[in-house]
Amino acid sequence: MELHQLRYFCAVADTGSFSRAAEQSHVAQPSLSQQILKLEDELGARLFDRLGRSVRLTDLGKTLLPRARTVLRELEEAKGEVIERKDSAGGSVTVGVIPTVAPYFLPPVLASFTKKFPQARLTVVEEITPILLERLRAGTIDVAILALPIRGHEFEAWPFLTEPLFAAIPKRHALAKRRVLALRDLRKEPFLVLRDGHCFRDTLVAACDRARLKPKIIFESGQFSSLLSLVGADMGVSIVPEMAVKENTSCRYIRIGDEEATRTIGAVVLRGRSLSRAHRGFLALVRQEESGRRPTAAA
Amino acid sequence: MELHQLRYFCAVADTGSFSRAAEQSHVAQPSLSQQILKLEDELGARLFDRLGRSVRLTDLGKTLLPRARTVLRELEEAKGEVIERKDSAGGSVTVGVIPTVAPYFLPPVLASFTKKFPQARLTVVEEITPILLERLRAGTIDVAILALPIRGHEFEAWPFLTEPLFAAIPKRHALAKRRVLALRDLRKEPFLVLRDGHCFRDTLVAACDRARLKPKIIFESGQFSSLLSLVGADMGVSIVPEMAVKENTSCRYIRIGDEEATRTIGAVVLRGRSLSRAHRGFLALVRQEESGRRPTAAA
DNA sequence: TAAAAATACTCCATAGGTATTTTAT
DNA sequence: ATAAAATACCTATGGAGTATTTTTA
Repeated sequence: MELHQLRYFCAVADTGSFSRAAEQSHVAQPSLSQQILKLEDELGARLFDRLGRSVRLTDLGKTLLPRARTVLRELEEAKGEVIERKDSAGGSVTVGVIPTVAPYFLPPVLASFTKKFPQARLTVVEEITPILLERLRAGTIDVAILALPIRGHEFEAWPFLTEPLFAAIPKRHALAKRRVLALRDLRKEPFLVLRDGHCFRDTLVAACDRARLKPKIIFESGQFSSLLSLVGADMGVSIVPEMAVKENTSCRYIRIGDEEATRTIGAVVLRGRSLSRAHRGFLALVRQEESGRRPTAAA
Repeated sequence: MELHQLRYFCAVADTGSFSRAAEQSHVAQPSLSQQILKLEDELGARLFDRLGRSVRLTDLGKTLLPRARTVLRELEEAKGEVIERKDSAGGSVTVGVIPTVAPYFLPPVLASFTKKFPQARLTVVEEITPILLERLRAGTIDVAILALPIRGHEFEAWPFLTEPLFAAIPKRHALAKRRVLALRDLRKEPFLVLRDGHCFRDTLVAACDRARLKPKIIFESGQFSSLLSLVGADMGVSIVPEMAVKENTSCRYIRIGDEEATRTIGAVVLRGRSLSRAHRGFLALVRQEESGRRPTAAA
C-alpha cells in the first residue's frame, strides 16, 4: 500500500472515472489503473465496481475512502508543520550558565533576546561547568555559557569575552593605592576564594600556579558577594573577574597585571547539533551584546 | 515524502541509530541513510543530529515523530479494517421486491437470511419493476426480486422460480369444476386485473395476446386480495400467479394450461457490481429457499 | 582502532509511458 | 461508433545493494 495508490484511489472516488482521475493526477490512465488494481490485489477485494459507463465505490471502497483521506491529510499536515516550524523563530531555547557569570551577564542578554524573539520560550538554568557539559551531552540544555577553555572536543565553543582579573583589597590596605598589581604582590595576604566546584576557583588556581603563588585560603564561599563583604571587613583579599567588580563598594579593585590572568567566557554547544533559528539568534545576540558591553565593563 | 521514509524515520527514532534501524527494517544501512537524507532534503531541515556515537532527534524531528507514527498507524488500521470487512458476513443488504411477489415470497427468505447472517442488516423496499431497475442502476438497492425477463443487459438476472398462472373463478361459475383451463375459455368473462404499472399485468397481457384473447376488463386494483374478494362476489374472473393462490378461499383456482402462461421470478443485480459475502449469501438463500419451497407451493 | 554514517557506484524492480485490445454504450 | 478500462510491452527513475571513505570516540 503506497501513498500514490491512496492518492489515485481518492482521485477515482472523487471523479468517478479512471480516466479523469488519471488526468487530474497527471499520469496516464493505464498507470493509474495498474496502481488501483495493485491496491485491490493487496487488499484482496475490489474497491470499485466498473460499470462500463461509470465507476462506483464498493462498500469496501466506501469504508476505505475516509481513512485514505485521513492518512493523506495528516501527512500533509505533518509536512506543513515541519516546514513551517523550521523557519519560525519560535521554539524553545534552554541555556545553562555558570553561577559566576549568571548574575552579571544574563539580565541584558535575556532582555534583548525576549525582545527580539518574543515567540521563543527561553529557559535558563544555573549550574557549575561539569553539570552544564553533562546536560549539553544529554540534550537537556541547548547552549551553555561558561568559562573557556573546556576539555572534550564533542563540544563547540565560541569565546566572546576575555576579561581581566581584579584583586579585591580592603580600602585601608597598603596595596590599595596601586593602579595595577602582580599576583605575587599578594603572596602574604590571606585569601578568600570560591568554593571548590566553581570553575572560577580553577581559573584562579591556574593563575596562581603560573605566578608560583600558593595562596593562604582562609575562607570559601559560593558567591562573590560574600567574599567581597568580608574583604571590605578587612579579613583578607580576593580575586574576582571584571564582571564582579563594583559588586561591593567597600573594597578597592585593582587590575592584576600578570600575563594570562584573565577569564574567557564563551558559548558552548554540542558539536553536530543542529540549531534552530531561535538558537542561532541567541548565540548571535550573546556575541553582539557582549561586544557592545565590553567598553562599558572595561571602563 | 514516502511511507518507507516515514517507517525508516520512526525506526531511527526508536533505535537511536541508523545501523540498528536499517537492521530492524531489513535494509542496508546506506539505503536507509539515503532515504532519511532524502526526507530531510525534501523538508529542508535535519531531523536527526548525528553525534558520532549516537543519533538524536532534532526539535523538528520531535515534532514529526508523533505525526509520522499517526500516519503509519492509521494506514495499518485502514488496511486492517478493509481486510477484516471483506471476509465478514456483516454489512448491509438492500433488497427490492415487486409488490406481487413481496407478501408471498419474502417472509420465509427474510427469516432464514436473518437467521443465517445475524450480523448483516437487511432492508427491503417494495417497488414496481421500473423503479427497482432504476434503483439498481443508482446503487440504492443491491438486489431486486422481480418477474423476468427484463430488458437492458446492464443487469444480470438469476431466474429461480417459474410458476404457472391460475384462473380465479367464482365457486358457482360453470367452469369452476374444470381441472385445467385454456385462456380462451375465459374469452367471454369479465376480467378483474392489476392496475397498469404492475408487471404482472404485463405478464397477463402477454399471455392473453398469445391466446388471441382481448379480455374485457371491468375492474383494476393494486393488489390481488382485492381482486379475489370481488371474484368471490361473482363479479368476474381473474388471473393470478401460483403464489397468490389460496389468498382468498371464496373462489376456485384453476390451472391455466396454455403454453407459456407462466411467470418467472428471478433475482437481478447490476452487472459488474461486486457482491459482498452477505449479498452472495442472500442470493444463494433465495435460490435454495425457493427450490425447497416449490414442491410445497406446487402441491 | 573501531564503529557509525556518508559517499560512490551498480543493479533491478517497478511506476509510468505508449500502443492496443476489450468491453459496454 | 465511441468511450472507458484493461492488457501488453517498453522505458527509466530511483530504491536498494556492495564496496569504500570519512569521521568520531
